[in-house]
This record gives sequence, C-alpha cells and structure tokens, in this order.
Amino acid sequence: MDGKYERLRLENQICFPLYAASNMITRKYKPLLDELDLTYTQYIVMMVLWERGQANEKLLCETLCLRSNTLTPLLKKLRDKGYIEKTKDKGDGRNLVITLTKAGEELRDKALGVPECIAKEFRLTPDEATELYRILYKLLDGEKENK
Amino acid sequence: MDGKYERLRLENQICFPLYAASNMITRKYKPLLDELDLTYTQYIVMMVLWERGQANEKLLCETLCLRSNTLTPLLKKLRDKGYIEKTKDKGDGRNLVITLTKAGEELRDKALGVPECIAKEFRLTPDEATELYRILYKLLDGEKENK
DNA sequence: ACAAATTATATCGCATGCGATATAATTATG
DNA sequence: CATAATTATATCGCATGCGATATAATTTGT
Repeated sequence: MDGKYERLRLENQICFPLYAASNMITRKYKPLLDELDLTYTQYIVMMVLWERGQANEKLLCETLCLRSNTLTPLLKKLRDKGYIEKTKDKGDGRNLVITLTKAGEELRDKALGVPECIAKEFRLTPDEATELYRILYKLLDGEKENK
Repeated sequence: MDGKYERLRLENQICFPLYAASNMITRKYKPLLDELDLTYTQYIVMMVLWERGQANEKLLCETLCLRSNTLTPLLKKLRDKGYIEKTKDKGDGRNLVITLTKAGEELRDKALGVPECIAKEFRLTPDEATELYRILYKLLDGEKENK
C-alpha cells in the first residue's frame, strides 16, 4: 500500500496496457503490411473500401474513429500509390467520393493472409478474444454515446 | 457470409477496436493532462519516475514498451519543462540516470485526480475492467516471451 | 592490453494523430 | 434571394512511434 498515490501507479492503470498493446500490434503488422506497401492505418482504410466499394472521407472518419487531419494526407498517399481515386460528388460538391483503382482491388487478395498471420501471434483463447472484443466495443460505443 | 474475404472485414478484427480505443483514451487524457503540461506519453514516464524515484532510459523503454527513438526526445522535453534531470552514471558512463526535480515531484499531487476522472468516463463494470486488464497483460506478456 | 563484441543513448526520416483553424460548398432562414 | 449557419475537406503546428543506423562507453576474448 502506497497510500494516496496508489491509483497513480502504472500497474494500476487500465489505459496503459491498452496503449502498449495497441503500439505492439502496429509493430506486428508492419512487416506483413510492408509487402503490400501499406501502413496499418492505410490498411484499415483499405479494409473499409474493400468491403463497401466506395466511401467519402466523413464515413471513413466515423468508421475508423479518426479525424480529417489524419485521413486527408493519408488518402493523398493512397492515391499517390495508385490504390484509390478521389472524385468530387456531382450532387454535393463538398463530398469526396473515394473509390478503389484496379490495383487497389487486386491488393485485396494479397491481404488475405494477413489476419491469420496476426491471429497466430496472439495466444488468447477463443473466449478471451471474444471477451476482449466485446469489452473494447463497449468502451468505444460508450464514447460515441457521449457525443 | 462473404466467403473468402470474411476475415478481412473490419468488424471481424480484434486489433482495430484496440487501436481505436487506444486513440480514444489519449484524446480523453489530453484536456486533463494539459493542466499539468504533460502529454499522455510524458505522463506515463512521470508515473514510473514518481513510483521509483529514478530510472535510466533503458528501464523506461522496457517498462513502457517504447523505443529509445521515442523516449530520447521526449525526455529532452521533460527536462526542458523542468520536471526531470539527466545525469551520467559515474559507474557506467553509458547510463543516463533520470531523476525528478522539485517541480517534477510536486506535479505528483496535481496528478492525483487524473485516474479517477478517467475511470469515470469508462462505463465498464468492475469485472469487465479486471478482465480487460488481465487479457491485455496476457497479450503483452505473450509478446515479451517471443523475444 | 587491445581489438571485437556488446550495451545504452542518440539521430534520421517517415507516417501518423491530434486540436485549432481555414476554405469551399450547401442548406437554412428571415 | 441574400446572408448566415452548417457541413465536408484541407491545412498548420506539434508530439509521438517506429525501423534503421550512428555514436559513445564498457565488457569480453584472447
């Protein structure tokens, strides 16, 4: 017992292992994603696009819990790599419609092995993985309600 | 069912909510830590120092799962703010002994309210928080064993 | 003892990630 | 219908966070 400073101990924090695990995961992905010429953040953007076919920046921001000042330059890089295209919505000129190029579509098959490679690194039981997933989404959803 | 692409769906990833929750937490801390003139990473460095009194960079790297290229400039900033001091170890000249200044010590009391403020934002049950903590450390420890 | 290996920090370049703010396009309002 | 409010992106400046690599100090092997 450390008295009044007890709650300030690193090992009594729940946020720290979350932060450290997130960093750890990004490091894990790096060698796998290097082969696709993607960073982790670029990868999750592509994941949304592979699934939905297209999206605007606002949808990507909401889906990925990121801000436009993160995504705007990132989307520029994905375009420079030739994976996506940005066109102005003819209906609403503020909207950027983001679509996959042929190269971007083709990348999907190259990415197929990534989730399994990552899953293998984690030594969680299926129950633990499910529980982690559930609790994390509860955290994230609680946040969205605050708005 | 989406067939072969099922595992590539964002909502089937366990890493994404971890990543998003970590970002979310850093955002939560920001307004609280602004009052201490600390960033989140600087805060966890201070936490280690408050607890141990002193440390070298290597110990901080291991404890916080960070690399020297993250910590070296960060420690420089903490020194510029007057919270820490760096002195060369007389026994081993490679070692940097990092200690708290008086201002750094005093900051500890100002930080006392932070953990509670953050905890209030999370609507997890005590069991969920405990389980999240346990699983995250299992993830992190599994990683350390890989080395 | 002295060159080679190891260890602890530091530097470089790049990619986020953020709050604050600016800009451009659309919608709401009197 | 003109202007104010809103909305979608974009820009700015700062602080990480990383792999790769360099530098300085110590230890090791012979």
